[in-house]
Amino acid sequence: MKLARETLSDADYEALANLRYTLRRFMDFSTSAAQEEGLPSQQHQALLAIRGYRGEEPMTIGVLAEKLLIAPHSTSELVHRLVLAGYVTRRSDPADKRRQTLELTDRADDLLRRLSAIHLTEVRDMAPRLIELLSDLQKDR
Amino acid sequence: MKLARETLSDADYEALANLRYTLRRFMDFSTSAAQEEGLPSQQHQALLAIRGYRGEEPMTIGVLAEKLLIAPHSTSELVHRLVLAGYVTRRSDPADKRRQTLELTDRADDLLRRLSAIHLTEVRDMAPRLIELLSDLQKDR
DNA sequence: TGTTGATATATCGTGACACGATATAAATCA
DNA sequence: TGATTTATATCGTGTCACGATATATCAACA
Repeated sequence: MKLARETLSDADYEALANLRYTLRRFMDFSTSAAQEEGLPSQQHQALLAIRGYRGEEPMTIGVLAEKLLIAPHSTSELVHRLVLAGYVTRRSDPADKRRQTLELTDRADDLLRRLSAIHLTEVRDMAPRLIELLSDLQKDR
Repeated sequence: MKLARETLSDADYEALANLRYTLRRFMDFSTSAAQEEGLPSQQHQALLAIRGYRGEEPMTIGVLAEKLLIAPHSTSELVHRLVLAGYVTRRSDPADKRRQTLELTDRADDLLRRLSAIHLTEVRDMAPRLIELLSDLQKDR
């Protein structure tokens, strides 16, 4: 079993704080970009999770909950908001009527394409800095 | 000026979704760890930002706001909760009485040491996977 | 020096979102 | 078939950030 050191250096705290700061800047960029399109950040992440999903099973509330790491009943509420906003269609799965299969609307697809394009650019911009921070944290000082 | 491609491949969406999923898992780990200590995640991040700060200026509400990427008045509320919980002391800066200088209490320092130790372990565990995802996204396909 | 504008922080009302507790319907199993 | 599990939904609650606004202090300058 791997033991955590008892003492942490100032540099350790600084490195962790810098990592968080970098992650926050990305999240802040992302949230702002989505807000400019009138889309709350969680709804954006839900759309991306649906669009980027490559599983065997159909995309359902339960699968989405796993991807978003939130409870199924919270996902149900989130999907409800997405359906109201016209971004997702929800249909009872004939193979298992308890399940609701989810699909993006054309409008959501357009919106997500725009957002994903600028996100790709931003990620590529941020990646080198983030990789360096992570590499530094790998070292045991 | 750099143009975003008009079309995005399924693989692009998948890569972005996977990146988000990895980041969410880290945030979920972090939030859970803090919650187990009875500390809301934002308060944890505030403590880390204060502890990891290496600036010339003293740590104040305004500086903390910059680090957390939230508005100063939101930071004021957050610090208020931290003071109530006994994690931070707030003092009027003699050099500029508008400013409030912030310091961690011993209790916060202990708590943050425990949390940071397990975070270091978790970051080191997550880093290789994250670096790979980021490297993949660097490629223009 | 007194006035004016900028800066730093605080307060209050509002909205998004996740959760716990609970409910219902459908599937599965004994 | 009855009991249990699974999938989703609903309702009330708490956290947290924000916009609008307020107050105190500092800075610039006529």
